[in-house]
Amino acid sequence: MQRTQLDHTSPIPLYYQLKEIFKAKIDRGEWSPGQLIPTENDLISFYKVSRTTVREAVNALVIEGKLEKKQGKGTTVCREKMEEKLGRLTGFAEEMQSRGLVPGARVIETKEVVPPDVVREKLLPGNNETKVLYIQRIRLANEEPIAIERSYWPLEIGALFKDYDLSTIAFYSVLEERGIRLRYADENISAIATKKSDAALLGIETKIPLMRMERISYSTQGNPVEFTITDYRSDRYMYKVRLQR
Amino acid sequence: MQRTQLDHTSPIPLYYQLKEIFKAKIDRGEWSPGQLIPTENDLISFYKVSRTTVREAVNALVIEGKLEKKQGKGTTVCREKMEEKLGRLTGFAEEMQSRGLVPGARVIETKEVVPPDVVREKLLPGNNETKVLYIQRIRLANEEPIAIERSYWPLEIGALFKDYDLSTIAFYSVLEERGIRLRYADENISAIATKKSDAALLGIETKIPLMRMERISYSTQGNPVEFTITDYRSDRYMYKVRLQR
DNA sequence: AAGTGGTCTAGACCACTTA
DNA sequence: AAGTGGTCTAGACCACTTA
Repeated sequence: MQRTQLDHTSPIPLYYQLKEIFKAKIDRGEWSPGQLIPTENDLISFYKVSRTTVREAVNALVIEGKLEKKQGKGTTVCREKMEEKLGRLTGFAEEMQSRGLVPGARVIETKEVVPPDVVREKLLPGNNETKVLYIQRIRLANEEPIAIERSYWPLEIGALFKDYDLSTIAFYSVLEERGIRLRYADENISAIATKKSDAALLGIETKIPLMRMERISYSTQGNPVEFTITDYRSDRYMYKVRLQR
Repeated sequence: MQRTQLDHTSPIPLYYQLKEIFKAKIDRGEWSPGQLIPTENDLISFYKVSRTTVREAVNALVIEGKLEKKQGKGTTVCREKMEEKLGRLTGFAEEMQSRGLVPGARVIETKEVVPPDVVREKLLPGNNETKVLYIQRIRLANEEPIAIERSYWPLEIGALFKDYDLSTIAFYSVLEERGIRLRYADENISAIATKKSDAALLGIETKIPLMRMERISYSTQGNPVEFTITDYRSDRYMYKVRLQR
């Protein structure tokens, strides 16, 4: 086919032209998934280029995950790869909904407090004596207790919540409505033994440990927005994350 | 320096040896961030290798994000990106080193097994009766037991490990040496109660729960490479991750 | 034994940057 | 004009897979 030939007069590198030709063949299905593509020697003589050029084109597609090479066997077209859903920053409600569960909350306590040192350091770097808003809730999925959530918010952030029902509020949605957009959050995850009081709140036995998630969220301006400690029952909850190499 | 010279008799490719030498120079700060490294011609005459070999080594580090090339100007060491440190796919050894600890391992058991259904489904989708390599180790940080690691590998992957000491091996480095590059891993994290036998292996009391991390890693071709369950003592280990909104 | 991709050499001409 | 990395050639020997 004329249109799949190389243009030696073009300023576009030959290996790049070749790579695009190969990619088109894959997309059109001319080279189909699982099938062996022509050998390096075939490609060299057909396109009249050197081995280096063929290998540069093929290797670029290997890095893109479209081709797979096996020494001694040959090069095959990769079977389609699974979708990549990344570890996104979401709230409890959003997460439960994505798992097909109905999220809920039962409020235990709300008050302004002088935060523990470890919280103040992260949430109010610089400031010393300021109070913060403290909210303790039981988080529910399909009416069942799943976690104990203790969150700390700078007062100017907490003020945004005062017109909302804390048993149904989705904090992150309220923040976005008010123009505070989250950029990222750092999380520390560990396991802890279950205290009798927490076991009672969750309706479990103390022999079931808790998974503790500490989260500090930052706005797009780089300011800390929230410090939250959530203790999940390990018999009902698993934390999922995808890591990139 | 003698130890940074190439071994032409080794079965390890020259470009890979060169890449490791360059990486060490970057880590030691001999080549510092923002600084130009020697030109291709300098490297060719110093190491007595061809241009192809130098370029293969340098390009591998460009892909890893450690070096940056600019036509006409030269090649520089990338300035460190803070955000890349968290949420990256790393092995235990790499992670402990980044925390300033000396990683180690004590091998408990190695054998070929028919994997549990849950492992087979993930590691060998499609296949039914195949065996896999099973390795159980105690992971150490500064000689202290930190976790129990149980890993399953397809036999063709496991075969790559047979010339290595399992008490010092860094699996991911070996895979990369053999041309298997990891793209991402899915992890499930939960808390579990500590069994007496596991408490004994780790030298802790059963009242300290374990943090369980299940990891499935995938290669750039999209094939499952590893299924590993690691149970960490919760009094010595915390899992850190950064989430993006 | 034959065929595959993996590694490596020595050399050439080019585009881009800086002096 | 001189120096940098970018592209490309022709060839060699090797390790691995399959017949």
